[in-house]
Amino acid sequence: MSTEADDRALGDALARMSFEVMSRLTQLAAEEGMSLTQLRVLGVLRDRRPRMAELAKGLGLDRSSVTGLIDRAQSRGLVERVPEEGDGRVVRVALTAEGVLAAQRMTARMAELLADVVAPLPAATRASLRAGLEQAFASRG
Amino acid sequence: MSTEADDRALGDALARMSFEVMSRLTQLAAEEGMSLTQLRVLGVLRDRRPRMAELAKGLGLDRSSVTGLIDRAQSRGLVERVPEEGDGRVVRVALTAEGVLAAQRMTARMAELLADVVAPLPAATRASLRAGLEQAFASRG
DNA sequence: TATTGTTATACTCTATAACTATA
DNA sequence: TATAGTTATAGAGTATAACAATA
Repeated sequence: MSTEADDRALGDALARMSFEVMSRLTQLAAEEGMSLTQLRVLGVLRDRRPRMAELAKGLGLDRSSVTGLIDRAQSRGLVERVPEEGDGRVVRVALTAEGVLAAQRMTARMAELLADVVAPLPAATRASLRAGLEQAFASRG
Repeated sequence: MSTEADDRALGDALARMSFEVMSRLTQLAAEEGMSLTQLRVLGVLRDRRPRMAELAKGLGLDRSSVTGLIDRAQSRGLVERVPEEGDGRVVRVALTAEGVLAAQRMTARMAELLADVVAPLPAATRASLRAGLEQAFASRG
């Protein structure tokens, strides 16, 4: 039986966990002199090469915000702007070689940090947590 | 058996979920013309009346950042600064009557929004997810 | 001297509105 | 005209360093 109190307890637990995870990710990004948003950009670009507008949508930001974001990432040599052939208005964003390395580094560290977050749990609980999360967030990236 | 691949899958699922939750909470805060950080402040103050330094530590921010944060919340009439008797250096932060109402409003909406996030899951999965999260994040606030 | 909080400063992130170039 | 991206501008959030008041 699912009561309102249960729902609230679940919501509170979700919120607490999310703040903890965000805190870890922010810290990880900071270690590379980066913001959480820059970390997200690297994550998105690992396996995509989106237009500016697509990137903005994926991050839930205005296009104008992404302009500055990519300006700064580009200054650091992490990404490049690639003009689209066939439509002179379009700009695609891609990781540079250096950006690929940074993304790999962050991905590895991220797995560590987040595994650490749930390490105190017994293995069985970790397994059911993973199963639950994967069902709920499989393809919403 | 817990493998590295399992850990990574769990980490990825955690990160995806956290971004989804943060996105919802940011949206909720925005509906009240507030930032995610202001929402967190309200959440902390629901049942506490911390010193500036304690609040900073709880939020993981520098004291100087919290000065501006509380300045803005105070301008909106949500919080007040209360001088500490016995130690003229200390300032405590407390919700105003209006702040209490805002916090209650947000708490209710938050439960809705986050319940909505996990609504697609079968009840049994929700229950085990909640159990796992509560074990892991019971008192880390 | 040490602690608490604020101020000064600078940078990142973000949005809105106006603009340019291309279609 | 419509679309893609940028620029101009402004405000929030954040940190570091220096400061004032109090202990």
